[in-house]
Amino acid sequence: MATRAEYSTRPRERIGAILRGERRFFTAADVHRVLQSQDVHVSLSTVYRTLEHLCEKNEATVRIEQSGEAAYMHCEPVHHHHHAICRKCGRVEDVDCTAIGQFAESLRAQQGFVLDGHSMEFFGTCASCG
Amino acid sequence: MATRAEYSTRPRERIGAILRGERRFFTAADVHRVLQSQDVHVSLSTVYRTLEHLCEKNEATVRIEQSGEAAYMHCEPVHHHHHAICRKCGRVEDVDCTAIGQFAESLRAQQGFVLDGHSMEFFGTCASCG
DNA sequence: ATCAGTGCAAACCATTTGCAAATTA
DNA sequence: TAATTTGCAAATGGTTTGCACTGAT
Repeated sequence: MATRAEYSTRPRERIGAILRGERRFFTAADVHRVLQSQDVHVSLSTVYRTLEHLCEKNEATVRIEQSGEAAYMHCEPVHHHHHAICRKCGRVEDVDCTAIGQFAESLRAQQGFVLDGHSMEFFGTCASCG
Repeated sequence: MATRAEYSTRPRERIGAILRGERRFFTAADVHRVLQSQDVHVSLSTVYRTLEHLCEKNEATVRIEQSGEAAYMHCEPVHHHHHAICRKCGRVEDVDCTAIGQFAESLRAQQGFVLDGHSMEFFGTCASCG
């Protein structure tokens, strides 16, 4: 099976650097705005394609905001975890959920519901904003 | 403060009945499709406006799907809880989370993050689909 | 020389809105 | 009749796509 070649380009380097720069979620428009402020001209389409590309390479995660907009964050391929998002600065901290196993058990015992997936997000104020 | 009057109309009755009929999430298009299958002509705009209206009256909740589409479910104004969504039939069961208090405590102790909100969703197979 | 990546403009799609006509109270 | 609700069509806004061109290997 042919694995397609990967070109290293300016837009990709720039966008990757932006995501790696801050541990928070960026919408495509956010990224585009940052690029413009750096006088780097990259089309919005390319921003979308690059963000999607990063997700496929497991270098970013998506989150759908309440508005329906997609927001991307740089993300190392670590173990299963969740995010605590600071309402003030937007910074994201990882939270693990080792307790889910027990929870799944009681859910099945009590409601007969067999858990096979979950998504959780936490909001509040991070240590440096508190 | 003037509370505006509320008219009871055919579209509203029909849409309310559809939501109350099944404990699952419906997109506006879903509702519109059901209406059509019942030979009830209601415009998509009215469907959107009515769903929004139900949310304002706290008779429905919204959920943003992965695609970014909004989906609505009939929902009684109960205490804070979460949803367990069956991947097979889409039926939704309520799950409460009394353990969040302790969790918040440990999150603050360990990471200095002060929790003031969270969202969780669970996926799996419900008892009748199992 | 190839093939991947980009820009641009147009296409898409869910959702919203303006406004005149229809309905409810 | 006065106020609300609806339908329709047009506008929005985020995201995707077709295609010719640019750039990387």
